[in-house]
Amino acid sequence: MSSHGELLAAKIKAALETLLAEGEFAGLVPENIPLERPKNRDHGDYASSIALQVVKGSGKSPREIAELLKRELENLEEVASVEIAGPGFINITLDTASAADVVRQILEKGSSFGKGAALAGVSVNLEFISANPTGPLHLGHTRWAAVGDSLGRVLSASGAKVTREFYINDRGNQMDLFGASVRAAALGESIPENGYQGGYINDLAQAVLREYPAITTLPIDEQLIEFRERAYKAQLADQQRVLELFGTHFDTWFSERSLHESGAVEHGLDKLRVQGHVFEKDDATWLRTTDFGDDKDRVLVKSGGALTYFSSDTAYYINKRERGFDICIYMLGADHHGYANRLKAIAACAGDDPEYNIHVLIGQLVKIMEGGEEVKLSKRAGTIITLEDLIEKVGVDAARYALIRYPVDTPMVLDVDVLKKRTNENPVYYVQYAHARIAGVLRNATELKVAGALSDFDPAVLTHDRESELLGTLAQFPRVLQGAGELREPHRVARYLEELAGVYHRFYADCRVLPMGDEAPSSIHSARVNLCAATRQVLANGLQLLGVSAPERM
RNA sequence: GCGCCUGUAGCUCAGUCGGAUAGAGCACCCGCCUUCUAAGCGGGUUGUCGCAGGUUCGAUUCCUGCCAGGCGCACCA
Repeated sequence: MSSHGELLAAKIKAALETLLAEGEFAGLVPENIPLERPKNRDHGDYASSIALQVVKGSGKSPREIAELLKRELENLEEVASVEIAGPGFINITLDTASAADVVRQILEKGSSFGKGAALAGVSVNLEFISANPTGPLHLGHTRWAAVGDSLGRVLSASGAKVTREFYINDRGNQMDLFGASVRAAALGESIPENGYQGGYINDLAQAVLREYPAITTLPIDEQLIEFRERAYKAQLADQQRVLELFGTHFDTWFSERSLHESGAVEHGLDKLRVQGHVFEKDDATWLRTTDFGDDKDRVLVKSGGALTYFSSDTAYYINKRERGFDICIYMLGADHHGYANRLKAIAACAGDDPEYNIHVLIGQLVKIMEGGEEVKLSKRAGTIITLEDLIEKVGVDAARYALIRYPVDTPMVLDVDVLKKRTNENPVYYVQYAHARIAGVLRNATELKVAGALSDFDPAVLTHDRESELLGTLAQFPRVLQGAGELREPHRVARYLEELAGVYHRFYADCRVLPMGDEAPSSIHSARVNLCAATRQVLANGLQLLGVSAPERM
């Protein structure tokens, strides 16, 4: 919450305690004082419904209590006026100069304005995408590529130490099938049953042949291994290349194989045994996840002695915790939502708090429209849309922004035709345009020699309705950012930026920033230039959190 | 059958801690560029917030049931 909000909430709380002590009324003071930025400008800069809440058993009416609080609040230097409305809402209007102080704060803090410390000292492991290295990243991965990256930025801005991690599923039958498919393509043989196909398999096959022409002379089992390993390496490198192109950087690429090779799986099993949730049945080894809300127990070691994929999951979680992560965030697609409970159960079985140490986000699926109809994805028919295709079609900024601006539990439709448009239908441009527009004004201000230094800033002259609206919106940024971090919802940042851009555009339409003609620059011009600079800074800070560029010109 | 998600304007969707007249874009109509970027701004029209109960001074928001749609319920990876 902004500093004014904190100040007012604290003041109300103190006033209530005083009134209670003086016996003005009976009751309890709530821990959190409700304080909101009213939607309606007539309701002031801040509004509180506190009087309606403490009224029960107090022996007074809400309006009477509001009246008592009003007297206290009016004494504050930062407060211009206090009105009581309706059943007992307290509407507070800030003093102009005080409201404009946010401009000074923004310009002094610069790119760090908005950041908080709610997660200071907390180490977070953010795992997302985690695709098989058996093909290009496709539409199903794009949502997390954007949202996961942005969430990482948002959590960092709340003070957390964030590690973005990509779990490479490089072990198991699928890898062998992948290798065999590439080999078959290289030799012109038919693809094995349920194997991988598509142009990229042929490309990989040709690449392997170029790299190692003698591969076909090896014994067949060695060939299969060589094809698998070389194709794996090439495909992984391709995923990494595309993600960097998309602006999504991972700190750790964690191989499932390495988990087995390092003995982490055995170690994980030992740890779970110690915790007492492992049992043997039907010649297999199980984890009793039903102790913690899963709908059935899960097999760790199959009756033949082979390890299940689930055993990797458990070992991986334990490994993460032993690497020092306090919170492990998993971002899964809706088609894997059944995993949420068992992942939480893993944490509980390992002796952790599933409400704190592990957090599973479920993202609903993304559909894509082009030419007015849904593009049906089918690997068999070869109509897979890759992340790279999407970037080529609409660009990184439009793609990232569109993917981030919706909450992940909403199924979303990406309309390629809309994302190519440069209109309000495509909000990324609306926000970026506001930034570019301000950048232009600031360039002109320098040319016209308008005093734009903070020392020339007189906050008291910003009295226009559009100005106070803009000031109020700017002041909300830290709170929005905090909420986005707490709720793991980066879309809130995008929605806020749209609102801020709208407020700025309206300000711009109504308030002339620079001197006209041969008019001499005055304090109002300086104040507005500073207001513009502050707005530009907040737009830039927000766009940075989304991984979207903030252009100087458009 | 069980579980998760969704249901808000004609369309696509916002709406954390319950608040005062439920918002935005698109679509439709009408205005605004001889001075700071019109990728913009203003005005007009649009709602049983899926349905029914409950809690509350107050419910789109919380609880229960129902209806509709999406997705899952492996000793697969």
